[in-house]
Amino acid sequence: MPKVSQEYLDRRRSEILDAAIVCFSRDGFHRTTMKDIVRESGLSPGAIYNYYKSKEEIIEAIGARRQAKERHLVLDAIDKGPAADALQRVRDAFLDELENPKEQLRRRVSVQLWAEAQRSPGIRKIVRRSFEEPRKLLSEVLIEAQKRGTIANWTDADALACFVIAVFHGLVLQREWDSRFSVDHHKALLNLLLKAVSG
Amino acid sequence: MPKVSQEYLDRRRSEILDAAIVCFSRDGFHRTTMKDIVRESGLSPGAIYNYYKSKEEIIEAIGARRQAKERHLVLDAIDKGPAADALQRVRDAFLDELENPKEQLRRRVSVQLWAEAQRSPGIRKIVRRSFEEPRKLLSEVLIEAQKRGTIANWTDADALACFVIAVFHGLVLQREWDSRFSVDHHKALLNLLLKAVSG
Amino acid sequence: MPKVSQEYLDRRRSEILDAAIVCFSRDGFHRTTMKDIVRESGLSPGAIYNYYKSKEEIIEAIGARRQAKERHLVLDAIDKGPAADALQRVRDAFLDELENPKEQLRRRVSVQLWAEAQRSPGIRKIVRRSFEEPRKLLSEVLIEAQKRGTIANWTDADALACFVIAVFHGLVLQREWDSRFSVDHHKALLNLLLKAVSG
Amino acid sequence: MPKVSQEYLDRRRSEILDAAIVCFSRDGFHRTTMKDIVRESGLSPGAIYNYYKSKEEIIEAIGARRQAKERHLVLDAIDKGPAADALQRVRDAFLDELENPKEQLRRRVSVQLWAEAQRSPGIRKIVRRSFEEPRKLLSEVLIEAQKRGTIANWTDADALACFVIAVFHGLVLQREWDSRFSVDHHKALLNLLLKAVSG
DNA sequence: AATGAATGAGATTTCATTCAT
DNA sequence: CATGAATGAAATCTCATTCAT
Repeated sequence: MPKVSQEYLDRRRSEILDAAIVCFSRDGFHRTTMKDIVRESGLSPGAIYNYYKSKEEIIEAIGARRQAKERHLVLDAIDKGPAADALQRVRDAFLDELENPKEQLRRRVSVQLWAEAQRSPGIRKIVRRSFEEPRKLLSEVLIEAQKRGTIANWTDADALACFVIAVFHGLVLQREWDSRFSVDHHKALLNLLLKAVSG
Repeated sequence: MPKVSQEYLDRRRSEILDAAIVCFSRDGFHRTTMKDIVRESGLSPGAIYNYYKSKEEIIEAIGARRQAKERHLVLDAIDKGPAADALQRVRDAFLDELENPKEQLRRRVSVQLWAEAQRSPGIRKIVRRSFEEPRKLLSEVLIEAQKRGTIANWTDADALACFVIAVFHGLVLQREWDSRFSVDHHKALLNLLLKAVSG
Repeated sequence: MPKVSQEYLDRRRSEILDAAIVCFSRDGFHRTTMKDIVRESGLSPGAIYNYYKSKEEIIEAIGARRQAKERHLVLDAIDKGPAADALQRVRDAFLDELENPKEQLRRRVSVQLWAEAQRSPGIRKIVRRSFEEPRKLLSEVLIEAQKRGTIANWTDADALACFVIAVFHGLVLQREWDSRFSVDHHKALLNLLLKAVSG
Repeated sequence: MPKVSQEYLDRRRSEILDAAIVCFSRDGFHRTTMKDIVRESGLSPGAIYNYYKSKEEIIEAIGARRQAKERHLVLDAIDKGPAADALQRVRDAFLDELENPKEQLRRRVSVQLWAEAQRSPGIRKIVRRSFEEPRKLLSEVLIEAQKRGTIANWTDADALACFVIAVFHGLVLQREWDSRFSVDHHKALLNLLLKAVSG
């Protein structure tokens, strides 16, 4: 019964998720078999089940890791510079990340999470949080902007936050369908909108 | 049973898709078994396989029907009134349809189609068309508007069309996650944007 | 209720068997579906079931037709010339028929009948008769020859008949495996044997 | 269960084939269901599919094992005694083996393999080899006999080999149709023929 | 007699998960 | 902790046959 370090365990867990993401992004959740994940990870079935007690749990863990990451992406972007430009930084953080090849795999899995959320309460909860957290953080940024007078008081901060996220999610899909799709136009149009709502 | 009319056959095909949509929107493609569709449709397995030769083909047929429907939604909206308001009518046609309960089932299935498109070339083709056709039609509407001077010439009509669709798709997701989600805010913000790009 | 002639009915029955033979020789009994026979015959499923009440019955009918044909082949060959050469004529009738392309289809089906005979009592009965009848006829020819002194009395006529048939069946198989396989060598060796048993 | 020996795996594979042969010889390939093989083998469906990836592969494996066995039967018979009697020993090896009850099961399956060879290229290849190998080995034996002067030079060694095999295959069928069928008559007639071709 | 849509039992195969070693 | 052979429920699809028209 070789007791190993927590770090070791965490690394293993993470490796399994990485392998799973490669498989899921290639074949989807349901076409991916545990055998595929076994092959991709180089572990044995038994080993994987020592870390996650079901395939569903792996999917949920991927969702949870993703949600944590997005939270940090927003928080980091907000904290990294002057409050006046926070919104731009968040926007850029997300859009720039879309160019990252590894992120593209993960985004593919995100689209699948949207579909799975419809039938799995566990996944739904996580997907919702992935939306609600950035929504709230963006909302706060916008309210700050209103306080500073950068954005008109008559705008609904929450609605605007949702709108920005909607554009982002729509963009994720369009890049799935056409990988050459440019992010710049959406960026420009978002700018236009922000100018339109600026005091 | 002897030879029946083409109309009869078409109706059967359509009934099968309706039954499948009910199942798919409830449990997802992969959790839905052919047995579920059999039960929901009231037909026998063999009967269903006389009309569609695999579950995959049913999914594709749903996607194709949907894509045809969206095309008509856009075309009808454009043709229904003065060219000057065509864009508003298209926007309203889509957003209003979102309130339709049956449409909500179909929208759930659409989200699944986005996920399936990643692994199935057949579905990918259909999903892409569902994006490309409205994109093109909207683009033409916008170019007309530019000719009339309603929209500034410096805007990129295609990019704007994509942007509007992105907002719509994002909105579809947000309504999945919170069914009380109001469409009005996005409508207002879209209006703002259109004003910002008007000449 | 259009009463038609017996001749019409017989022709239909025969057409169905012909279509079935084409299918069976191509795909085997079990890989051939009734749908295949329907397509090949140009009839409808219902029509076919008016003439044969099961797929099994079609197989049996093919076996029965075949057995009748082989009986006639032997009888005709025996009657066609002087008794002294009857054996040669039977031998040639069978071997020459092997060159007939249509016969080749039917021979393929015969091999399948041998396999089916193992599990179906009905088919077994027919396949046995296909062996027993020529065996008996050949035996009689040989006994005649013994009476005439052409063949030694110490030979076992029945055993020799069986031997000749065994060679023929083995040859059928070898032609299946190599279509260029020549019949002549076996013919020559059979001749040698007959000479060896001649008084 | 952890890693087991190769020997263990080979034994399992062999057990599955044994169970399959029992089923196939009783009901034929197509009337035998995987469930039957499961029951007969005492394994689970999944276990069987760990060893063979389809029913067809099981059939092919049976054919391959059989072909290997026949090859050894011939080789062993040839090597077991003086070259002068090699042909007799091969003949006896095959004919004696026909009395073995287990062999009778396998022979039934062989007849089915002949039928399956018609539609399955994989099986056809194996069946052909089952004919070609003994043919070649017998041929070589006969050529040796010609060199020694035991068999006349004017005979075609290959044709004679094929002839002997044809007799054997025909005999296999006749024993299927009448289990009391005696092998001795064919043996005697073969002897006669060999004498006839002896120098 | 003919049609062909419908039936539904049943076949093959898959795959998430377990547990003896 | 790791292994990987085994499990077996369940999924998709087939196809001989029927019968209302």
